[in-house]
Amino acid sequence: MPAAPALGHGRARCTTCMMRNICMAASLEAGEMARLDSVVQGWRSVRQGERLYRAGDPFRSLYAVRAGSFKTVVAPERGKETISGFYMAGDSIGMDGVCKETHNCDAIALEDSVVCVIPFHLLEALCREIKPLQRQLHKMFSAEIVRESRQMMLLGNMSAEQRVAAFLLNVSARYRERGYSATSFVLRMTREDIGSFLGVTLETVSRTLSKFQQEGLLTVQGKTIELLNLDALDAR
Amino acid sequence: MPAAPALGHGRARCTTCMMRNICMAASLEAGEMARLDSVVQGWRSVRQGERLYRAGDPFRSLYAVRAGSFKTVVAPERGKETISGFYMAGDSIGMDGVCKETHNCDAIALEDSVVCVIPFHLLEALCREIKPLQRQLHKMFSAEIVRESRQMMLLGNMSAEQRVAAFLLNVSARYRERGYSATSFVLRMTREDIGSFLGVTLETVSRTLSKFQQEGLLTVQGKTIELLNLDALDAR
DNA sequence: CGATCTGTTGACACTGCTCAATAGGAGTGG
DNA sequence: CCACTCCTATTGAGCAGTGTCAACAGATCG
Repeated sequence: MPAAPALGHGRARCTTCMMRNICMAASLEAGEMARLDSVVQGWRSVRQGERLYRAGDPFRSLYAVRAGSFKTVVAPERGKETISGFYMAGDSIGMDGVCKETHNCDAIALEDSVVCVIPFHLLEALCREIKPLQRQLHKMFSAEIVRESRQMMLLGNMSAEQRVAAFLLNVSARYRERGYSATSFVLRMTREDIGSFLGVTLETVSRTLSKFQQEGLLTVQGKTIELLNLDALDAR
Repeated sequence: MPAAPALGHGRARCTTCMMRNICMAASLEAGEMARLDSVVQGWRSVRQGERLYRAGDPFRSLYAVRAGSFKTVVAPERGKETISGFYMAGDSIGMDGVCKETHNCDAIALEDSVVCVIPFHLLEALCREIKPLQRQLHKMFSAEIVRESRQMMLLGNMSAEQRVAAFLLNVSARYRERGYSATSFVLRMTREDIGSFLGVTLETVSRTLSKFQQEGLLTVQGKTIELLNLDALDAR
């Protein structure tokens, strides 16, 4: 059956969402949050490996990750595709689509995931009424710019070891923000994904992790990581 | 004399500005453009080598480059500083400052330049009233995100030759957009700046330009470039 | 017109890529 | 539940593209 995208029709309930403090709803008062709720079209489930959207698709909505995680993949006309970001619950994706009203990358679920669908024209309308929401949206745009310029620094200047260390610390910090362990977690992406994101080969990622393990900075077992010495990683 | 920043006090006159079609005013009607004019605080001159703002400065305004050009420099706690972008007349800078209300990089004039100063809280207020302006601001944010993700692709995947070729073609296209020659121009930045932006050393930039010249793709004389074969450059 | 900054070119070293072989894990169907 | 397959990860060896260091030339600016 060529099913329509699975959309939840229950109300989004930002007010009870675990992610409300790091999501679009951050800094809104209860009444405002309810109005944001009302423009959220619903939820959409995306199975592992499925695409939430593809490069070239018309842009209509932003998506807030409610559960699960995604990677975004940019594919140039010629040349290899590259992973431009990893996103977990509480992050928003799709902002790259605004400027040409067309998505600029593929968003692929790294595990079975759920997103809130936020039609952009409704969000814009609401931002014209609710100043804190407008400010929050602008901050989210800006934060994405800053995140990317950090990544550019990483890609332009840092050694393979530094890149892997920075990546692990970044993942660690994001788990911590979300209330999970900062030192013990399971990576949802492959070595190839990590390598693509960091601008190195998957072999280099693997070797570097092994080396860090030998040096006692962490333990690796496949996708399971335990960080043993955050400071030493940071000193790379 | 510890002069206050040089602010022009004449009205900004978007309506007569050469850059109105690629700037924030793009897609506005005359009446709307006049209202944008009214929130532009004025002009500020920045001499070559001077900073428009520094990382850590409180964020208050966006800046539209009216004449001249800038580079933005990100300096991490540890490690080398990196050039994250080059901006010419018609481009806007400062959007990285919104998310933490603090500028995230230094913006340095590559030549004597003039910018329009646009206080952000006034711009936001106007965006709540003028839908096309709101949309344009969102597009500018998004375009910056897309530009950076292209740069990440370049830094992550491409060889030194490809990076230099892509850089030249990008500069070329931007001159063309602005009505200047796409094949003959003067670079305003040093080899070191280019290298930093492209994630290679200045020597590699220099060598690559020499190689392209030997192959008949272009001629170089210091900062003066003439592109002889855009297609061949693109084929790198 | 000297001092300093910027650009060019060469020689060499080293990081990280390529290619290759092997092992471990996850999912599938009998 | 096991056997099979496919995907992912690990590790090794050799090489190539860039970085590093150095010398010099050419611009630019006071």
